[in-house]
Amino acid sequence: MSRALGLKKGPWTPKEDKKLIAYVTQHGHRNWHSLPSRAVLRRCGKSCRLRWINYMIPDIKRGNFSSEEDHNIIQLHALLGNKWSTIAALLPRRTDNEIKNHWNINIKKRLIRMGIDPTTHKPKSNNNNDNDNTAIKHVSQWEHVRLEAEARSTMLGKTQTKLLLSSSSSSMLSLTKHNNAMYNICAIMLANNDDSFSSTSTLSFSNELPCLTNELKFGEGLGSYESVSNNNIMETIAQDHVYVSKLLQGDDYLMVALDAFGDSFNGDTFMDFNGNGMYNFDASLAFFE
DNA sequence: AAACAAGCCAACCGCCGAAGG
DNA sequence: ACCTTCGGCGGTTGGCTTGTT
Repeated sequence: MSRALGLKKGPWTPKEDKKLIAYVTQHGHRNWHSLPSRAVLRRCGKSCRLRWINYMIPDIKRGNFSSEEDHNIIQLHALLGNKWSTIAALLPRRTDNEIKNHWNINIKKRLIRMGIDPTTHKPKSNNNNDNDNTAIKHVSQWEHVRLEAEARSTMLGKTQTKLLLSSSSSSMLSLTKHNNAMYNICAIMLANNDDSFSSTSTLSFSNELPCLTNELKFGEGLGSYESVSNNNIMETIAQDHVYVSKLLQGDDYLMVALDAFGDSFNGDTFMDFNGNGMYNFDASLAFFE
């Protein structure tokens, strides 16, 4: 189709970039399909969109990833799987394409070298039977969290309604994105409470989530979620950790949640593989100082 | 210096879901 | 209810760069 219309493919020239920037800056990009003809570009709308998103958006960050970014990507991938757009939304100024490339080229290989399965985020075993189902598992786990968050949102009414309910709509975010990630992870943990909220629902509810305000901050590297004001976060999480420890065996949701923080769970300790070698530490101490 | 391999990344492709007619 | 269009996503690839023999 594109060839039939004489549309250009391949790398963008500086001239084309200029045209695209000039047009989008002046008119916005409400309709990518019609943009090429309006901007006098021999490209398809998709190509223009991709070029804009990945390279033209102002303030976009290019170049090497920091070790902190690497670690955050690993944590988020453990939780979300190959949801690159969602991961990108949680990493300021990085694009999904760049994160995806970085994962495939660098992080994935590094994990493999370290004997970690990049898909499951667990030490590699000889049994590969689980691998086929892992991607599906990630999706269902995330979907479970999303539904859980939505249900909670409804349950909690108007006081806490703006959660990360959509993986792609950043406009819904009112809290910081990092806080939403944290919130969802808490939702995973609490979803495993035995107390049922509704007899007709497959979801289960505990009394309440940790107070989700801007007191939660995502800081530097592992164990960086911290409580910085007087609320029940630390207490709740500390309790959850004890509670979690009891539930861990065979509990996939918790494994994912814990993987997202500690990368791999082994008994009562977490093993970190953030590139500085492997070591053990206590989860509660590591996460919340 | 040349040939080949591996690494890397920008861009394309195909699919899916939402929106609108 | 069905069809079409469009935006968005994740997987994949083509080609350039860098490293190795």
